[in-house]
Amino acid sequence: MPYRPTALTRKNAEDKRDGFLRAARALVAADGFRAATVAAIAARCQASVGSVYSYFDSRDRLLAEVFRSAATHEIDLVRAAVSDAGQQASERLGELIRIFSGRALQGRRMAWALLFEPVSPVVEAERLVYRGSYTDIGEQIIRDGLFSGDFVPQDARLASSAVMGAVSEALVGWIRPDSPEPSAAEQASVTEGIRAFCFRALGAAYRGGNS
Amino acid sequence: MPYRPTALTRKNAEDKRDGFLRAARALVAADGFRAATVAAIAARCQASVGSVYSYFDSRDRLLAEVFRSAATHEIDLVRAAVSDAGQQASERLGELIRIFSGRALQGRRMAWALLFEPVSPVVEAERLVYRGSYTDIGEQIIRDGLFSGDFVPQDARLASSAVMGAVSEALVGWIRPDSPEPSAAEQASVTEGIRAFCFRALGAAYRGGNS
DNA sequence: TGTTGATTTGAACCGTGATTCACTCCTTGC
DNA sequence: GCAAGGAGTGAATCACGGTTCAAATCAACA
Repeated sequence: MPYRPTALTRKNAEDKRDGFLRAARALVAADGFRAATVAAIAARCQASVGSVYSYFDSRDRLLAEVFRSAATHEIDLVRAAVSDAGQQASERLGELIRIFSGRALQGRRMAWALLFEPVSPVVEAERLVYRGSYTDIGEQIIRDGLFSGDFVPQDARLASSAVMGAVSEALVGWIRPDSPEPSAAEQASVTEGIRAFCFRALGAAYRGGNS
Repeated sequence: MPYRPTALTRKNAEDKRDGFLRAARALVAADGFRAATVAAIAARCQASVGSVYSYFDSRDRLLAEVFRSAATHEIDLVRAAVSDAGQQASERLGELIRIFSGRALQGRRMAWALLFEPVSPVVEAERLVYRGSYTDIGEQIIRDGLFSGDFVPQDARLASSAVMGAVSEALVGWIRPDSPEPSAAEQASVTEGIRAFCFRALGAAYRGGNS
């Protein structure tokens, strides 16, 4: 019985798998999912096309995994920014909008890939849960705000959807691949503008710069 | 010189061309752009695949034309509903939201195709101007409302984008191809909910059922 | 070093649907 | 009737990337 399989070849294999994921992610961040062809991913790891298939069932699954990990990271950041239960609901929703918008305007390519780029149904399924997560977070905050009287009575789910839609649509013009990079002033202005819009919509007192 | 080209063969040709457009439109309305393959379009006219190409440069251009005509029709309806300059701005924006939302919830398949279905870049370009038209109409109404004091001071362009985003996102769950058909009550509820949301966002007085 | 099986390689293959084009069928004007 | 082109036909071709797989290579053990 030569070649005992289990060794630190395990570790090697995982590293390799991870390398493909990293490579794909870099390609997506640079030029979207479209650019992450199997050939390009392999090339970036100095590996062959075929070897990708010893670690992943299909390109779709690979990309879905890339999507999930990138999306999870974004969601975690937002969740962290929003988690301080001591804060007013309006404050927390303001943070949600700021972080979401700021991250998108910073990593524009990736934001576009996660939010808008046409993708295969398998990846689209991931996007659905990703968008759903944001809406869930918003919904919970709005529910809290409704309870505390920070917000005017309304359907929390609908309001959260509308907020996410308003934010996305306000941003899409700035993160579309062929759009010019917005200046810092423009970034601040769109973020604050959309925040004010949403605060009014929820019936929250809008107290200028923060809170 | 036999066969003088110009005759009422012109008329025939235009009818045929129109037939292809009609067929494509029907296919799109039933199952989206994806379903409007050249073969399907030709079959629906009892014509051959090749004949499509004597009337159109490419499938993309044909579909772009279908998109444009369907979109123009939608835009015209909204424009008409919104054109009464005597009305309050809030009233007019309410009509915009009602017509847009009502049309989408009625012709769900077509609305999904026009708003959300992944399409080729050539068709996507049409979608860009389509969405832009709605935002333009909204912007003008908001500008009027700003001038008359109906709305709270704000960036009209940003507000209009946000309104369109809020409406779209509130609707997408209901018009996605695999979603169940909403009841009349649900339709009314989502439409009114989103209208109330937008009215508050703009700082308009919300006077319940209408106006 | 030889043996065994895990791993890698990349050219060939495949599925899909748009596009082409050599051929046939018509219509018109003489 | 018949010549000259326009129009219609649909099987063959093309484009494109994902996927496969037989052969080559490599790592571990005796």
